[in-house]
Amino acid sequence: MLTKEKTASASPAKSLQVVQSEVESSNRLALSVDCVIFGFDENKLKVLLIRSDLRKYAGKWSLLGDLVLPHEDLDAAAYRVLKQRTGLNDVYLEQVHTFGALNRHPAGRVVTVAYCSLVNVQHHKLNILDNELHWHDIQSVTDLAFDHQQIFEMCLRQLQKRVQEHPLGFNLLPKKFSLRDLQNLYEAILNIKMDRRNFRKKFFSMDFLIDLKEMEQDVPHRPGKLYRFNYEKYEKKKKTAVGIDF
Amino acid sequence: MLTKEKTASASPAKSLQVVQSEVESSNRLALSVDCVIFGFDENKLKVLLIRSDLRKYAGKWSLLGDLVLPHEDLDAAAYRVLKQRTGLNDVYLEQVHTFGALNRHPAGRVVTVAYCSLVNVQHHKLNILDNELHWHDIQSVTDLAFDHQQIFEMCLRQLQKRVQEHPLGFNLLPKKFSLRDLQNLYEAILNIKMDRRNFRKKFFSMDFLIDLKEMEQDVPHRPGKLYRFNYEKYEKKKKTAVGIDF
DNA sequence: CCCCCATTGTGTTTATTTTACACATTAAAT
DNA sequence: ATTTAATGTGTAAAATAAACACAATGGGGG
Repeated sequence: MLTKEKTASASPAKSLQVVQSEVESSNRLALSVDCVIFGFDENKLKVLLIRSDLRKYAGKWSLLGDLVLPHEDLDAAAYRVLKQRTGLNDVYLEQVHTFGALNRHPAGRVVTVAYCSLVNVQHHKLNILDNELHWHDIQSVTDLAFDHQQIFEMCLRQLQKRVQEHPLGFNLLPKKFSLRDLQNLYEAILNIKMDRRNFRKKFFSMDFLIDLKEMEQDVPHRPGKLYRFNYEKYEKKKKTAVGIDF
Repeated sequence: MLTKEKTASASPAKSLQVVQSEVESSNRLALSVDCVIFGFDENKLKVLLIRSDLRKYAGKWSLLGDLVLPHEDLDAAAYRVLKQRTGLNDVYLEQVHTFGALNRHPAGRVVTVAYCSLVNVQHHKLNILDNELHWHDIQSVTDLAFDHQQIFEMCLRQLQKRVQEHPLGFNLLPKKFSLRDLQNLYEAILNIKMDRRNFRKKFFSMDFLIDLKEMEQDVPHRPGKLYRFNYEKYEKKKKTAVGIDF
């Protein structure tokens, strides 16, 4: 068993057969992780998808996932999938929800733990060698394989909520960014328009942006200042607010 | 396997042996649910715990859980545990997080899905027949068996957050309650004191409370009005607020 | 070199929400 | 009738959020 599952992780394209032998023959249970990997490029929120390797879902896109190895922590499995697919190490990763509907996988009982991940698209563009692995505009994501549409939507909603409570968004931006970049990011994630002046005021008043004394380059208009996020300062004074707000 | 797991669910006290045979012999994986069941009584927030049946954790308290059956949905398993232990059917139940540390269960690899549940203590007081099943003041909960302390704390934090965003608290109260009851509940969950007048104003302005035109009975002072929560009205105009707030 | 363009950078006013705070009212108990 | 321990109510001040307009900058084109 152990060997087979390791094989599965080494060559994900074969995972169906492994799952089948693992699960179907004996009412047994398999555990997987699926990562909803978000990126931000050309002012659009993107998600990384791979072509499904199951005949049942031929042509459909699916999330990046793999079986959890017998002696592997859940988070470690998610990090492994991420590393395999993007080459990235230090990425934001958060468990979101576990999906265990009986019929969610055609090969048998596979319970999957969904993770939401945020990566900087610039940092790993070169690692997407596989032709069947692509960034998709989130607006265009429909009809994914398995229950992945449901998983994707839950992770997106979670991201939308989280990004308003914690400064996660910076994980999607390059280290240096302009306030316009930041606003574009929020508008893309939340799918709304915001007032530029109030947005600015909001972020400056939080006092977590460090002015890098640099300017944007190669823009066909007045260049904006560049900033980086002050994680240290944020860590020191995290929110502890209480207030009822249905 | 199937038979053994069914046995486990019927007599939870034997679950260790089952898990052991299920997991230890063959690097196999077991999946369980654990419920953090909250109640509210005597103006204190309570959690329902059972004495651990494992020698390793002799004397310690643990959450209510069980293995997920082979053909059972995750939520269904959590509902089953709840029904078994409290006799209650229609209770608030929400998945919170999945815990899969390698060493979390002494018998082998047991991944557990944690659920948070809110019940009305009045409605099922009589079902706690088992002597080893008790409501504990949340302040006094320390050193639970397994990783249950960690699970409990995560569920409590989640409850504290959720209760400020959605009207979950009403699940912990009787159908008829006074505003003082409601405030006591919030103060117990959030572990803070609130201004009585502002609390009142807040809830009245939301306009989700229905005045029952009844008064408290048997209080040694001016009795307060009784209300019930208007779930229908709330459902119609749920929150869709956006706003950045680190 | 000058003008045009697109976008940045900035401040004020108004409305809304939150906080702080005090006194009259009620029913039960004595 | 008085005491007691709560309930019920309003207002002013402070903080936050929303709406809104114009000057400044650098690039591009003539």
